[in-house]
Amino acid sequence: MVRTAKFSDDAFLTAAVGLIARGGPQAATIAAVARAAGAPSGSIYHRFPSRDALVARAWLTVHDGFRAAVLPPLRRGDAAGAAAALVTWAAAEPLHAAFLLPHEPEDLIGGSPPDDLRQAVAAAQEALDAAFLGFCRRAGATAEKDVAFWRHVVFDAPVALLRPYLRGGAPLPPWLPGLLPRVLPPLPSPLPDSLAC
Amino acid sequence: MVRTAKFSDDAFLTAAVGLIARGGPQAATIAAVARAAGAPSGSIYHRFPSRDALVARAWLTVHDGFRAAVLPPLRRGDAAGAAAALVTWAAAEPLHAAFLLPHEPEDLIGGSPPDDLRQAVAAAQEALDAAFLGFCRRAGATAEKDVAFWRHVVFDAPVALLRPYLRGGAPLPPWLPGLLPRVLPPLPSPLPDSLAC
DNA sequence: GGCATTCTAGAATGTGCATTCTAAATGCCG
DNA sequence: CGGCATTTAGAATGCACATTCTAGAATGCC
Repeated sequence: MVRTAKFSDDAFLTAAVGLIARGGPQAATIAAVARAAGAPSGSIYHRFPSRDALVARAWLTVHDGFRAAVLPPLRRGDAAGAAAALVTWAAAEPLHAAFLLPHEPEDLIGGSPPDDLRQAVAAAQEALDAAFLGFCRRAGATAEKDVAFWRHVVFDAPVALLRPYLRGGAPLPPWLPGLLPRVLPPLPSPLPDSLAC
Repeated sequence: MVRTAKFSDDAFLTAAVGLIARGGPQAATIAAVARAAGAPSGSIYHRFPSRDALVARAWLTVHDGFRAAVLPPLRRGDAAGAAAALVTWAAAEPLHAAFLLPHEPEDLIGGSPPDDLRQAVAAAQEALDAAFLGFCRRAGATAEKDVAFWRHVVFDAPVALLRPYLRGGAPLPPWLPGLLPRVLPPLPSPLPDSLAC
């Protein structure tokens, strides 16, 4: 190291997450990220090989936090707990939630991130999906239709509940977490511990 | 009229809907719409003043069909019926559903459609929202939280159920409509006819 | 202090796309 | 048949943005 960096990787990642949370994927232009971080646009390319790489790394960071919140209850076989954990995480990290939840990865990350990042994103998705499918298997849901039911309960219903309030990354209404149990269908009680993973 | 038109408005509107249904908002470039319709790109501008105007008119057309499906049960005070009608409409018109449901109008239509179209879009949204709020009032839901509950039941839960299958505009799995009652929370029975609108 | 290295700073380049422009073709009206 | 408004057809333009390039500045090591 010869010259100390004035801007950190994190400054750009945080700026990109905030811009996308507030303005959608196309709000994170290189110029906008640089402006938000107070840096010249060229500096970003000393840290990230491309815009796609920047956004992919931001996605990985945010998704890590999301997974850490949702995986434990899922592994315990507690679907309602996983749904609740998703909402709690979103309330605690509204910007992260507004970045991650309303967008498919392919809408955020363009066609050509570097191969290692593309694989890391796929691996992160598969890790979560594997845990979810493991839960389904232990819950006796094997038919496609039953897996779809649980996917809705654990992921899609909570995200749908949050969605109208995620735009802009504003704080969520305080009553929102309390609404989750009311919108979920009746569920069998959590699996016994013997089926935890 | 002196020369007969070889391409109709509808050809371009249909092409735009199909492209967005299959590839998202940014798939409907002027060149792509023209190619899909078999026309030169310039011809589009004899029909539509701008890309935003084209997409806005497509949105209005599709939204009309959507509203026609959902409004009657909503006016009858039948929330579960409205949710079911939404899913039935999506199954009957998968391309329209994949165009309309996963995207906010502002994600489809850029910043500057002509004023009349902007107002028409707002009016269409308000017509549906007014009917929905009327339903809420008659159902005794006045608190913001209660309105959010019904919005989830009528719109967000069905859309969330469809969402994973909408990408690409492929036909929906035949068992999907049957899953809707299983994912909705228990609801009070439909309002008596005396409260219909 | 001189120097290699890595950074900041922002201008230059190239690409993709919406929009506009020019030319040629078409078919109804008189 | 000939005039002409309207359309096809596609090339030219302009803009926004990702990426690259050039210049200069900072810092640790000798």
